[in-house]
This record gives sequence, structure tokens and C-alpha cells, in this order.
Amino acid sequence: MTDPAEERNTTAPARLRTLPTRLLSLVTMHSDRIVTEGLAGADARKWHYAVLATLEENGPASQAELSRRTGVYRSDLVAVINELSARGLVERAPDPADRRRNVITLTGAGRDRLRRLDALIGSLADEVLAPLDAAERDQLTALLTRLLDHHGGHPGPG
Amino acid sequence: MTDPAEERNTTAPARLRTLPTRLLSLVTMHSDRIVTEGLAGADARKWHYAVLATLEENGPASQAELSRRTGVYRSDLVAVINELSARGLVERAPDPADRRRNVITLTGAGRDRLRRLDALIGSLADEVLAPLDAAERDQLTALLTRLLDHHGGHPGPG
DNA sequence: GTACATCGTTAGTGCGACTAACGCAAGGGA
DNA sequence: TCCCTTGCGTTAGTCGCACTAACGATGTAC
Repeated sequence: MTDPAEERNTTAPARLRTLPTRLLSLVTMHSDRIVTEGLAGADARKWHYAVLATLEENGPASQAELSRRTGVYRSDLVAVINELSARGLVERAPDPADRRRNVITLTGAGRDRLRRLDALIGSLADEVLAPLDAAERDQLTALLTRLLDHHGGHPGPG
Repeated sequence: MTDPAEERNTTAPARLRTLPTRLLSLVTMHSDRIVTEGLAGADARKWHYAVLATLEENGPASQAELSRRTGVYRSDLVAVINELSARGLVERAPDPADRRRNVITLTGAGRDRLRRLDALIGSLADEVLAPLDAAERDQLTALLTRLLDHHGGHPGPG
């Protein structure tokens, strides 16, 4: 292997190169990697951001409600809340009105953290969408949104 | 929960709903599920299709070369070739010119199978892209292709 | 000939989506 | 009042997939 340009990614056959479902998979793989690694560098995960953002926009909520809004399974949400509360970004308290529930509340530190993550996520999204101009990004977002709506939102817990 | 329309997917916060990286993840999740389940119903997997298509378009190849073209790790490719050859769709033979390699060859049955999978994948892609008209599908494909090219093809083995 | 690279293969890791089942609490009839 | 159903938080565990590490065997370069 003497030519570094040929080391990897010998071109795939035409059928695969233009197959939309495959394109989605591959692009998402890159995108997820960039986001996951970027967030890991800030001691965070995608779910952390999703939960914090949901709390800020909709106010305190039970874990089940957070699960419905974010698409994270409530079984997995337990660990997320543990991590967030261990960092002091969130508070978990039993709901006096319904003793089955925990009320999750965003703390001041959580709000600060969310600001930083907003900026970070923005720059990571920029990295993913680098080759597209503003109009094209809007196009992509609109197309994806329509697909998502058609298929019924996040696939996860319901 | 008496209203079936409200059972699931309480709307997510705006920040999440418009975040392109998240949209990609969610749409791909739906897409992958549809494709994977559709192929499973025909006793096939995504990788089977990728390998068969590559073999037809580029002719017989070693496993390492198939790995580069499809993006499947050569460690995982072993099982794929096993499955394909067990079904008589492919033949694995040692390469007399380079005894490290196996030459993988598409059989007649493999070609027939590929035809059926082509049709199946087409209909599954239709299902994924249902809400988009032809022009919009082209748009989406073009945008995704540019993103993929920018990030250097399939992320996998190189 | 010796050092290095490539090939096929085996084994194993890590993570994310997803399921099952539990004890507990709330609400709605009879 | 008892029961039955439903929702809640939590624990444990499964499954598939991307990915790594290492191996013996073979080919290639110096």
C-alpha cells in the first residue's frame, strides 16, 4: 500500500452508493461519532443534553415524562438521572402529590451546563454539516423532519 | 391513557426537534428497522445484499477487497460469506495466484437472489421515503451524498 | 534472508436499543 | 372496603453491531 490516497474506501458499487437507506446509515454513523466524541470530551452524552434541554423548556418533570419526551427508555433514564444528579446538574426528589414519581428539577449549575452544551452541540452540528450552506441545511432539516413525522416521532418507548 | 393518539411521543422540545444530528439518528433508526425487518422476512441481511451487489458489479473478489468496498469489517465478513455460501449464493475458493486469499464468486442462484433483493430493497426504500416525491428524494440523496463524501465514505475498515 | 505487510479467522469488547419482571402506589369500579 | 388495572422507578439481562486484538500463514521489499 504505497499510495496513501488509496488506503481505504475503495469506491462502493453504484447500487450501494445511491441507496438512500444506506446513505442515511453511513452519514448517521459519522454524525453520531462526531457528536458522541465531542460530548465525551466535555464529560457529557447525548442523553444528558436531551434531558437538560427538556427540563429547561418544559419545566420539572417525572422520569416517565422525560422518557416520553426524549425517547430514552425509562430503564436507561435511571442511569442518566444518576449521572446528572451526581454532577449537581439536576435534582431528584419524590413527588409528594404522587408518591410513585420522582420530580426531576434543573439546578442553576444544570442551566449553566446546558448553555455550554448548546454551544458545543452547535459547533458539532456545524462540523457534520460543513459542506452544506444555510439553505441546504434547512432543506435537509425539512426533509428529515417530514420523514420523522411520517414514521411517528422517536421509535423508542411509548 | 384513554386517548390512543396521546399514548406516545409527547412532543420533544424545540431544540431537539430541529437538531439535524438528532433528526439523522432518529430517521435512520426508523429506516434501519424497516430495512432490517424487511430483509429478515426474506432470510437476508443488509450485508448480504451489499456483498452480492458488489460481486455482481465488480466481479469476483477477495474477502479483504469486499471488506473495503462494502465497509464491512473483514472479521465480520467471515460470517457473512459463510451464510451466503451455505445458501449457495456464493462460492469461496482459495486463490491459486495468492494463497493468502479466498476468491469469492457469485453463483447463478446468487444472481437470482440479488434480483429479488433489488426489488425488495426498492420497495423498502419506498416505504422509508413515502412522504417525499421524486424530486425531494433526489434532493435528499444528493445532500446525503455530499455529506458522506466530505466525511470520507464509510467509516469502517480502512 | 530477514523484516515487514496482507490475508482469513477467532475471540472478545463496548455500547445502544430494547424486554421482562419486580415492588410500590394511585384510581376506578363493584 | 377489597380488587383489579395501570403507571411509576428500578434492576437485570438480551441482542445486534461497530470495532479491536491477536494469531498463523503467506506474500513482498530490501
